[in-house]
Amino acid sequence: MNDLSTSMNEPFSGRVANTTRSAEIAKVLLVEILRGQFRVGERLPSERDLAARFQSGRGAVREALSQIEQLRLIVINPGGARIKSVRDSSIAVLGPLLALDENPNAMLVDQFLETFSVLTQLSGRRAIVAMSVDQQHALTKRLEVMITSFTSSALIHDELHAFLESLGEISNNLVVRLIGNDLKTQLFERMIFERRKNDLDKGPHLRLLKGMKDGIEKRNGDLLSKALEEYFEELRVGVFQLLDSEGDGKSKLL
Amino acid sequence: MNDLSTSMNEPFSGRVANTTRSAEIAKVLLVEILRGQFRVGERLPSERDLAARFQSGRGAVREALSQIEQLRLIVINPGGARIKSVRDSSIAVLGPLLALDENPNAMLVDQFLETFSVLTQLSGRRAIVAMSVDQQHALTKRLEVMITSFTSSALIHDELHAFLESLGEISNNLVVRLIGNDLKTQLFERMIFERRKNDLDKGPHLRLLKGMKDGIEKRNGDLLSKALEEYFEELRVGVFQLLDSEGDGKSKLL
DNA sequence: TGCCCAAATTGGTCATACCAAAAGTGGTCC
DNA sequence: GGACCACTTTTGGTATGACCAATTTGGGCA
Repeated sequence: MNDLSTSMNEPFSGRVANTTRSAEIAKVLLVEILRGQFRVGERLPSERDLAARFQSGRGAVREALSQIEQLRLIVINPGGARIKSVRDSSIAVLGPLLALDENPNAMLVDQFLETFSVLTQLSGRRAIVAMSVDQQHALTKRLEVMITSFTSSALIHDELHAFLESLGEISNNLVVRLIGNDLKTQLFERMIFERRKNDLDKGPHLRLLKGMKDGIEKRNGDLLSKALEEYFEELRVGVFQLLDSEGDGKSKLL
Repeated sequence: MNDLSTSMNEPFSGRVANTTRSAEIAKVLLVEILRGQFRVGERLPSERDLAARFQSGRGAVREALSQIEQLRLIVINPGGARIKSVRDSSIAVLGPLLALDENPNAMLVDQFLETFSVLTQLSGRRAIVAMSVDQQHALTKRLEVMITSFTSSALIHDELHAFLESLGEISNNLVVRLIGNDLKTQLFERMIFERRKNDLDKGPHLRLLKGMKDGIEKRNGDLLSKALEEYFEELRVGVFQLLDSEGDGKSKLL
């Protein structure tokens, strides 16, 4: 249970870290905290001890702890840094939480998709009422192109993503956008979408595209929302089954 | 445009800072960035310059910049720290964003409430399907008590908040919970709810309580969601009118 | 004019030192 | 024996100074 933080200390390669020492330390400590190696309320080792353990300066350790504190996983005050409950922390821990095991927790991914679905629906509804007629036509056209020139599932995925981005842009809800930023950075750092690309066949995609086209043409938020909801629903089922079968029954509830 | 960071340097009072130097610096820089005093892509002053400006050590400045970088408002590289777009940052900037002016931006608060509404509805729906019969009875009873012993609007607000917390607890969606944590900490730091307490009369509250009771008794997620949606809708209207009239027409779009 | 190299700048990191607040320790008093 | 209090140690908060590596900058050369 000592340093050996990462495999960074390759003796031969002159490879530069490309990441700061504090980020490395924060990552290691973060994983240890999320794995529950400290009880809530327990004191973290002192900065000096941590510096000794990681063979680094106290400044680097302080920066690392400061970052973890921003996640609301610990509170630092004179006397020591104490562990807080993951349940009270920031959404920014979602990424590290998903990356704890080689296979991301199926239930957590499911909850993520469910939440993402709801926020996307909100974006869509707002976009419906906010879009200009020009935008309406442009969006419709894009959907038509996607529907007709429907080739591979992977290709459509990128276009679909871009389309949803456009909806978010039009909807103009900064709060949703910021939350979306967090969720995406949490997931894109780890790679979970890759395996998703090929999971769904054309059916759900086509239904989604047509449903969105219908909703946008009629300026009907309910239609658009419903199409998104059903798409994400199918996506969730597929992803959950995949992950749940991979995961060896460990449903590490938090 | 110099130091005078806060009014902390009161000459007489022996008042301790109660906050770290890095947090102060981060706060000042954060406000300057959010106010748009730096263009996107522009370089921030060097750590040494900032240390000189704030009359502090470089370590404190580094911690502050590290915190701001976690918000994804800047990127720090050898050569300098560069400004990024607020639109790509973290939800954690919402609080500072709302606190920029003495009166929080009406549109932003409205977007917040809209988002919060959607997430709360999701929590409610999940809770409906997840709750045990015991929980169902307990929740119903709590609502009945709140409905009958309905006194002041302010009092009911706290109980209502606790009730929604319970729903979130039962719904057991960690992602939503974490997002909720962020949203709450963003808003509770600043005080916006205070003025809200007295804005709504009994009508909306009663409708919400009865609607939730109906939905929970019948295990009908749609009913519960609808009650929440309508409540937040009325809340949004009231808050928006209040803030929009206070704000002197400055709809600082981001 | 455009390319290239050297100098200055900048972040990354460490070591050391000092202070104030908290935590831990032990003794005293009831 | 237990509660309270003063003292010592530990711990975070901060500043200074120094060195390295990478970037940026600016000037000189082709």
